[in-house]
Amino acid sequence: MGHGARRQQIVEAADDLFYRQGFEHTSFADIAKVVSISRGNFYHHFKTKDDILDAVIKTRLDRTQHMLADWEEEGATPKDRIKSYIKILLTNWLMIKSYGCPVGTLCTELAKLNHTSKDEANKVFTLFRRWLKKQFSLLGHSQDADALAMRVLSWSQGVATLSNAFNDYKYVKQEVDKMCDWLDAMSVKATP
Amino acid sequence: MGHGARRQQIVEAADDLFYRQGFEHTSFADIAKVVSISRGNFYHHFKTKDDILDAVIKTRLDRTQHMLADWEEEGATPKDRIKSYIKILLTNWLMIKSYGCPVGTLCTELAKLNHTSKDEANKVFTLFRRWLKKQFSLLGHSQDADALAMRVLSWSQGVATLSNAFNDYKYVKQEVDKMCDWLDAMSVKATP
DNA sequence: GACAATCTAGGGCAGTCGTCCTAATATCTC
DNA sequence: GAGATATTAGGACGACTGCCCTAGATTGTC
Repeated sequence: MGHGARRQQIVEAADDLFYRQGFEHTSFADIAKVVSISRGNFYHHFKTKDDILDAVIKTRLDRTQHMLADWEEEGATPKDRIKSYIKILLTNWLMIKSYGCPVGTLCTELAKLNHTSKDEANKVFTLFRRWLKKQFSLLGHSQDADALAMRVLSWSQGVATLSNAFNDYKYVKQEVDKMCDWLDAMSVKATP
Repeated sequence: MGHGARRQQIVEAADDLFYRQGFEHTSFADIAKVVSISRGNFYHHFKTKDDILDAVIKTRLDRTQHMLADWEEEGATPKDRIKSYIKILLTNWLMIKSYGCPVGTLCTELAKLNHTSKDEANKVFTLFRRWLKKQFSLLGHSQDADALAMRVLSWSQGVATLSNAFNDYKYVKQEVDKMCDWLDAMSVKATP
């Protein structure tokens, strides 16, 4: 096994399990089973469980940054880019309906645990927030760009939570359409 | 101690701790400390921890039903009543910013644990949903009353989640105002 | 005051948790 | 091939978990 490959393997398994089962409910034994190593072997790669969490958050931050950069490249207009974000609700529907939004649910859990890394986890939110703000600025809404970014974030968080509770795809689809319509109506105002 | 008073005392302590720390992170020892009884004494009141959870959910359902009935009585118009719901975000701001929405966070946690009682917990959402739907029907939006109820639910859930992450009262206040404005604008359309 | 029902404290149960140690194995470097 | 380094398995640790038992205290009823 190559340099740090096993470490990355552990982080990815932990990432998945933290999302699906929650951070606290996931034990070393759970991760070990997925990666097929012994429990006692963790200490060689990570000193504590919190270290694994930090590594997980770090990769999530990296992954998010890459995803946002990709959207920046792919989307022709800011509107298209914002829609890329909105549409995760549909692309990841199968996961979200069972486990909620990976960002929101981790932040909420760490907040309740009053965990040291909760601020670090919140940074994923901040990443989206800043990126959305930038897009809204480019759309001509520089004045209330941040408020609009928060609105989109909040909207998707709400839909994710209710989608998790009610397991209703049609509802999610409707909300995504509504968000896109709202976005379209807004950009018209900005470019008269 | 009167008939079932200790039991109710345990339920109330558990309710609070489940909210602030999460269900799984709360142990018998935690509850025992609050109620000032010994750990081993629980078995006399509840067979299992899940039984306590069920009792907690039950009282939450009851409390919610009473609250909705009160709003029904106090609010002169359906619009006022819906605003009663929206304004919990401000009344409970101090709790929400630290621990999120009690309904949403419990449902999310139980979903991740794939807990037997997760459907029961979701019923609290359903209670709000039906009540809001009724109010929107009375407002003259019987056709899309349920969709509007979901929208209000989702909106508040999103704001609660972000308020928990960013700890920003001004943002919550703004969103509450926007929701009220949105509500006012909507009811105008229904009563021309 | 006698008796039954209810409630209580304290501790033991087997299991799991995160952590840490040690000894053996694999891998790399020269 | 020798020696250093990296990785591994397995198990032990103390602490905690939910759960359960028992024996004593309290309360209520006649």
